[in-house]
Amino acid sequence: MSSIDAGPLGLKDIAGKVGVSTTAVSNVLNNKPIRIGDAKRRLILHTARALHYRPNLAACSLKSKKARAIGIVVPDMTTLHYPELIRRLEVALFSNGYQTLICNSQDDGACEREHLAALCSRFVDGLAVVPAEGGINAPLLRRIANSGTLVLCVDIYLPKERFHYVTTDGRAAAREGALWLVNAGVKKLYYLGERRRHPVLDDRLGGVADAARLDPDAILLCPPVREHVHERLLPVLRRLPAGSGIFLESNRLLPGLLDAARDTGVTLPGRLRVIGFDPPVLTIHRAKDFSSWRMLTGPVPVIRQDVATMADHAAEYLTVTLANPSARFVPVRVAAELCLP
Amino acid sequence: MSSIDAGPLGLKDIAGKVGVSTTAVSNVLNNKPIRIGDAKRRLILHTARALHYRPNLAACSLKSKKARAIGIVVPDMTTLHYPELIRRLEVALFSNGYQTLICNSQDDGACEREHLAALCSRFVDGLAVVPAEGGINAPLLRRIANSGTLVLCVDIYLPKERFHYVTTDGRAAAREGALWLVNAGVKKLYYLGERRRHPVLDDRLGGVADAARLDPDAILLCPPVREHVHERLLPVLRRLPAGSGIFLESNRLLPGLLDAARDTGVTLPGRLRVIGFDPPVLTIHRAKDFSSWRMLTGPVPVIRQDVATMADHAAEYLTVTLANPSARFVPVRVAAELCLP
DNA sequence: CTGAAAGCGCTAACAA
DNA sequence: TTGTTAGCGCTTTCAG
Repeated sequence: MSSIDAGPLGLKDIAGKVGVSTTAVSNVLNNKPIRIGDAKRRLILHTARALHYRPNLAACSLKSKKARAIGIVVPDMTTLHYPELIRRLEVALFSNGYQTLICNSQDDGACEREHLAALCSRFVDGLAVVPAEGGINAPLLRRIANSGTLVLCVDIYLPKERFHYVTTDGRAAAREGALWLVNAGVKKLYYLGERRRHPVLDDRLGGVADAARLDPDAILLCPPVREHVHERLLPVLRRLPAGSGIFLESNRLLPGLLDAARDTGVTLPGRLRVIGFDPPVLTIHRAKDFSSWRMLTGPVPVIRQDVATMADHAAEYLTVTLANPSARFVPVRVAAELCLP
Repeated sequence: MSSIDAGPLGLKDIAGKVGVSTTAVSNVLNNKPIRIGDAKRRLILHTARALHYRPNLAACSLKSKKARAIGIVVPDMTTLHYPELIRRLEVALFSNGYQTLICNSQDDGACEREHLAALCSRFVDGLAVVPAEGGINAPLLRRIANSGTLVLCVDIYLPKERFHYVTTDGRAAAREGALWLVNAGVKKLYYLGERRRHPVLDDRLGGVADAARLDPDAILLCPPVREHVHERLLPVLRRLPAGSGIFLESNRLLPGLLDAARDTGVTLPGRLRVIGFDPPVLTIHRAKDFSSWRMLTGPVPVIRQDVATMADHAAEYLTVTLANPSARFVPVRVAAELCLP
């Protein structure tokens, strides 16, 4: 019998039914500290519930310039650890009364700008952004922040900018990972990363360099595309010193590595120890893929970013700061987990 | 020098600058077919752009009861083919001027109700829903649809309900998959599925039964949890007839199957042919996992739902119907792709 | 052709 | 303690 929608009933419908003013109803429903007859208060609450009253959020936003909504902007919600991160954020925010507008910037500055503009049009209260192209829109984000919208950088941080951020302590994690390789007996260490750099990726590179000698010729950069990785690594794997190890900036580089391993007969982790960030994605239906995966002859440690904690921090920062703008937070670098066999 | 936000400027700011009424500006910006001096029109357009005018969507919604937003509700945006489906939907909708509110119902009716209510509060123009608990909230969805919000079922359909839907032709795909097993020489066919049934899953079961003999004792149902699957399958794999094959309702059942295979020494696809729906997720860092994966000795065909086409259909249905409510669409069952080696 | 004015549902300042 | 009222920014009649 419930009827959540039935001809969008409004504040004044309740007011009418109960016999009070809309103000009274508004005050009660928002439990403002305004004294009102306890009987009436109860009655209002009751009828509102019975009628399944739902405030018209458009009207609320118009009046208050707050939308009870948060925009999330990521390059691609299907990659890396983003799906899990976003899901946790959504759940946490919703339980705090915020709805979530999720946007894919495709890691493209112009696209990100459009999304940001649209979100501002909607008066989102806050933004959780993984800035595209390593922060190309920082000036815009700064303006948005100045205009009163809370801006939080997630996953990535922008040095020299004053945005609050929640990220992984990538340097420490990379150091730990590299150390693991060294302790496993690796003498010659390679680093495979993306060509396009930004601080978070440089942290990883830096962390590895902290822990082990990294010859300049052992730093291999290329676009994170399977074929490119494959090609890039072939010559390296062909003349692989004994006791080699490779650090993957992200495990989305793994398929290409395995392709090259297949073509050169290098088994992992037997002949080449390996460790990398983020959940690897393996498909099992293509014979070609399969023959690559077969080069994996044992478990491979993975550096798993702690998305749960990151999402918690992000949600807490947003909700608490929005409720109480004078709250102070310090940027967060969450420790990653080294998943060993 | 752009300033997308600077003290939310409004229609009247432009009107003031140009020296016309807000009406004129509004009409021009929405290119209403209202005749207006061509010089003024140009000037208005120009200043609006120069000032980076953005309409206040809250005000628009309030007036029009339309939000230029679509709600997407899925059980869990990280599982199965949902990440890709949602991403494509988001991209397609945004390019049509709609923003996207993504919600995780956690496959829980009460949670879904909350999300739906919140979305309605916001006057979303349409909903793309993967109904939780197999459609427990159908009555609510019906009411929402009656109240004028476009409701589309995605992935799942609800028989007896009149919602438009976009789904996979699961019956045909399952039939094809089962046929493939039969042609590969499978004599004894097993079906492994979830305990909780709904039409989409029953279609898959039906499709398999269409193509091959499926003894009642060969239909294995259990919760889609790795440990349960493991346990459920142990006795079966222990006494596995020669020429066996197993159809997985979803490849998220695969890890459990492989665990059981490891414990019983059954190799796949050597001793047990296998095929299943949806992208499998394999982790590689746990020794335990790894020993399970090692039971996979060759590529395994996968039934890949065509999320691109589904998303296209869904986005088209929503945008076209919203633009032109008299448009007529027929529910869609998209063919899945059998990914063979 | 163009502009003034009403009002969407809600909140907050002000009267009573 | 309560009710009346004036907008929030926009669209949309309806006069001019």
